[in-house]
Amino acid sequence: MGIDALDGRLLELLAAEPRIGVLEASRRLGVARGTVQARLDRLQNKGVIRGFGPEVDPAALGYPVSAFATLEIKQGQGKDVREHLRSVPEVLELHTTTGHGDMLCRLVARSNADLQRVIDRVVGFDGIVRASTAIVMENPVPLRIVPLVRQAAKDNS
Amino acid sequence: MGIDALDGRLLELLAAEPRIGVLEASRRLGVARGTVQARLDRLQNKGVIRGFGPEVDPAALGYPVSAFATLEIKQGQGKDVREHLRSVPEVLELHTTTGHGDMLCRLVARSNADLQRVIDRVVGFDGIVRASTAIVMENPVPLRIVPLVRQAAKDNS
DNA sequence: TCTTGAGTGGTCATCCTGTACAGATATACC
DNA sequence: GGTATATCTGTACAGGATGACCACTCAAGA
Repeated sequence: MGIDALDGRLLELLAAEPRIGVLEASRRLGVARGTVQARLDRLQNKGVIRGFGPEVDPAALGYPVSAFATLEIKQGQGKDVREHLRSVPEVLELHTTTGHGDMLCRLVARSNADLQRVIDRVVGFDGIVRASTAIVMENPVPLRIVPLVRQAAKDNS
Repeated sequence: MGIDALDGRLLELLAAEPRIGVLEASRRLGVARGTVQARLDRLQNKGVIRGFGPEVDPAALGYPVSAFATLEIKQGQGKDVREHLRSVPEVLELHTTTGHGDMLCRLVARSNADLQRVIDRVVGFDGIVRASTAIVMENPVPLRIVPLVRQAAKDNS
């Protein structure tokens, strides 16, 4: 069900050097090319690998300010609020969480001043009772997956 | 400084179908192959595209439970806490935010019971004063970048 | 006007991809 | 032990993509 050691090494390798092809990967891992190909297909079919989309840096797009907003939603308004937030480009992701109709969303903005505009747009919607925003100052651990992959591979060995 | 309409369309195309090559992309966009190649190089050099690493789904690795933890840090312990959290595989990302020595981190776990173990490990560290955890129930807007790319391309046109 | 940067369309040799197949190996089950 | 299933290996092939060039055109700015 999970992944084995070879899957783990393959994922690590792809994370470190995404541009290498199947052939080069097979050389690095010391297995046949067909094996790498089969593993990759399987990992994608099982959903472990969602895809290889480009990782875009919002800062480089002109949105260097990042923030998290906790939203309190009026009962029964969840669906409308979701639609509303989906329509805001600066909302990069949205989660519903435990708590009294709470949601957590990640925002970006062009500047601190611009963040105010974004927040106004986000909370300027009827179903949102309250919002509290935390501006991101540092990102000591950027989104990562390799340590978890290592752990998962170890557990399944 | 930013990106133009062609960059935007290229990013959209890559996000939608990451596996297509430079040649196919040039066909879809109706430009010469060399143009796509040059744009891609430029986007990567400018840092707009960080890379093409595999997007791994923690749930498919056996970690279906996701949560956000807000941590309050003892003054002056920031560095140690960062190191501590970096050593926990289940910590997928970590941000320092505005607030009284606050941090926000994203966790995953194998189950709700396992989440307790992860939280214990996360907060079982001297520099952490308090922690409040919100378990993710739904993810109405998964991490996305296309709407922001569209916005950025429109602003620079 | 001159210069510069960018896009175009073309060519080249090299390399990689997807696919297929037969044989070897391993594992679990009866 | 015998057997079925799955996986890995090595190999082969045709088609296509890649990176690197080049000369030419075009538009914008100095």
